[in-house]
Parts: sequence; C-alpha cells; structure tokens
Amino acid sequence: MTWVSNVKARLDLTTMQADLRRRGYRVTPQREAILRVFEGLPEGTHLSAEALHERLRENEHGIGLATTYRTLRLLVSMGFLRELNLSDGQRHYEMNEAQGSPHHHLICVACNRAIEFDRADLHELGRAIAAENGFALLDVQYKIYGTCAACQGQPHAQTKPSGDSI
Amino acid sequence: MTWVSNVKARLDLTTMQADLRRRGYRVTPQREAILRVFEGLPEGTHLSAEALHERLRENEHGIGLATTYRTLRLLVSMGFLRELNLSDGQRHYEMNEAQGSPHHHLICVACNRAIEFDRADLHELGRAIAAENGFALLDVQYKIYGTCAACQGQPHAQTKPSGDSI
DNA sequence: ATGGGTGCAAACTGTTTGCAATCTG
DNA sequence: CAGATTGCAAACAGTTTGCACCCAT
Repeated sequence: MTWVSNVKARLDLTTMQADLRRRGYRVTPQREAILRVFEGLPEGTHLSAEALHERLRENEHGIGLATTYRTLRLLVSMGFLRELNLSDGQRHYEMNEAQGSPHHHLICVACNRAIEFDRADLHELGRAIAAENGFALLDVQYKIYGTCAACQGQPHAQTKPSGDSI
Repeated sequence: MTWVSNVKARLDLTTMQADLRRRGYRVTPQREAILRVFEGLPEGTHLSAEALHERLRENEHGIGLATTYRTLRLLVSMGFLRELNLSDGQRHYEMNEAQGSPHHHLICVACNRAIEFDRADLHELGRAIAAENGFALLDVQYKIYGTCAACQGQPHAQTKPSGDSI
C-alpha cells in the first residue's frame, strides 16, 4: 500500500518565491499576500479577481485592483495558479496541482453549475501531448458541457446570459 | 475499409430549423443567415461575435450586433454551435460536430497560438460521464496549456495580457 | 392577432493601461 | 541605484439590456 498515490503536490511559498526570483521577478509583499490567500484555500475552491481583491482588502493592508489582476496573470504564467473559465463571464483562479492531477468539470450551460471530478489519466495524456510538441506544461483542463437533468425540461424562456453561480 | 469512421456529422440547415421550431423558437431570416455562415466555414475555423457580425454586414442586409450575440447564445444552447475560450478574452464559435468528435487544443499561454488535434476517445469519455450524471451532452473540450518551444527562452518582459492571435 | 424577435443606443462588467511615486535586488 | 512594481483613475473591449417596432406562427 502506498500513501503517495493521491498526493496532490502543492508548491510551497518558499519554492514559489525562489522561482520568481530565478526568473527575474521580484518578491513583493503583495505577491506574497496573494499566494498566501490561495495556499489557504480549501481544495476545489476558486476565486475571481474581484473576490480575491475583496479578501485582500479585509485581511491585509489594501492591495490595488490593478495589482491583483497583474499578479494573477503573472502567477498563472508561472504555473502557480490555474485559470478557469466556467462559462460565466469571469475568470476564476485556484492553486495549480501541477505535480498531481487537477480536477475537471461537467458543466450545465443552463444553470451554470459545475460538477468536479478527477481523472489522472487525462492529466497524463496532456503531459504526453505537451512533451511531444515541445511545450512546457502548465495545466490541463477537460470540460464537458451539457444540460443537467433539472434544466432539461425547462420551458423555452428567452435564453439568458450565462449565469453567475460556480 | 470503411468510409464512415472519420465522418464528422454536421447537422444540416433543415434539421436545425426543425429543432428550433420544435423547442418553440422561431426561424427568422437572421437566424438562418447566421447558421448559413457557420455551415460555409471551413473545418477548424472559428469566428468571434464581432467577426461574425462583420461578415453578416457584408453578405447580407445588416444584422444588429445585439441580435448576433443573442443568436449565438441560443445556437450554443441548442447544441448547434460550440463556444471556445482560447485564453484570449473573446469567445469564438464554430459548428459543433456533436455527432462526431470535436477537436481539442494545445495552447501556448505566451503567444496564444493553438494547435488542434483529434481524439475520439476524449469525446467518448465525455459522452459517458454526461450520461452517468443525467446530462444532455452539448460539447466536450480538452485543453492543454503550456509554453511552446519558441516562447520558453523568452526574456521575462512584464507579462502581457493574453494576446489576440488564435 | 399576438407574443417572440429585431435594431438601436445606452448601460455594464470585467479587465487593462498611463503615469508618478515607491520599493526590491 | 536602476529598473521592476504599485496604486489610482481613466480608458477599453466585449457583451447585455430597455424599448418601440416588426414579423413568424
């Protein structure tokens, strides 16, 4: 019996700071604060830029919204965070289990609810295809779109803009 | 030898019109025009809402931008079109090969170029998971994000907003 | 005829940018 | 110290909505 199999290796703060410096970026209090927020987030939780900014405003000495956006973009490009587009207009972010196997989504386009599930093989496949093409892998996302049982009978109301629940 | 294997069954105009009426929607000249544009699109080409609106302005008697957006949303929810978010801000649309197996993407987050590839098994898996959960399947998307060979050595310029090329 | 659909223009939302001040390496 | 990073406010891009008119069914 092995305990290692389902370990979702998260990068720790120290490693990420070192990575930043290695690539020539600076380690600022704002970047640390943001990373700490994501580190403390329970598995499967994602934050929108605005939501993150909200939290930072509470816990820490206010960080600008622009900085929030700039930092998210940077952290995604570093592979520390993964960016999700769950069919509502916003982008959502969560820690990237780069070493493990991130979860995937089954999404109802009507009510916009998402069901998460794990499939290590999907991540494996992504790793292989990326390698074949000389890509440095950052993230793999598998999404199934459909209409959930509850939403199927629905009367044909004028199709609404993609909802907001995640 | 079978000719059927790679056939990507596209719904034809007549079927889609019937489906619309069946669900209580009306078949308007605008909706037909939009469907015709997508039908004529070469495999693997996708259009943004704005780009579609552009084309409609040329070929047909101008269709409002709002109608373009409303119609795209409707056609996606009907399963006629698939909506792609290739990490640039816009949404792109293309015919949904619902009966066949839509292609998937390997995306460079730096230059935003996307490489398309086919994997029938990924679509099969999606169909199965959707069924297990009582979902009516609309689309399956598998995306691998990374940095392509060309972009890897890149100097650490201030990370730019997700580019525009698709 | 009647309710869904359209066009237009105005309103929004989420995100990006210019610039002077500030801080990290 | 030099140059990267920040905060603020203003600018944007894409998308949605209100409303009066119009047309499939």
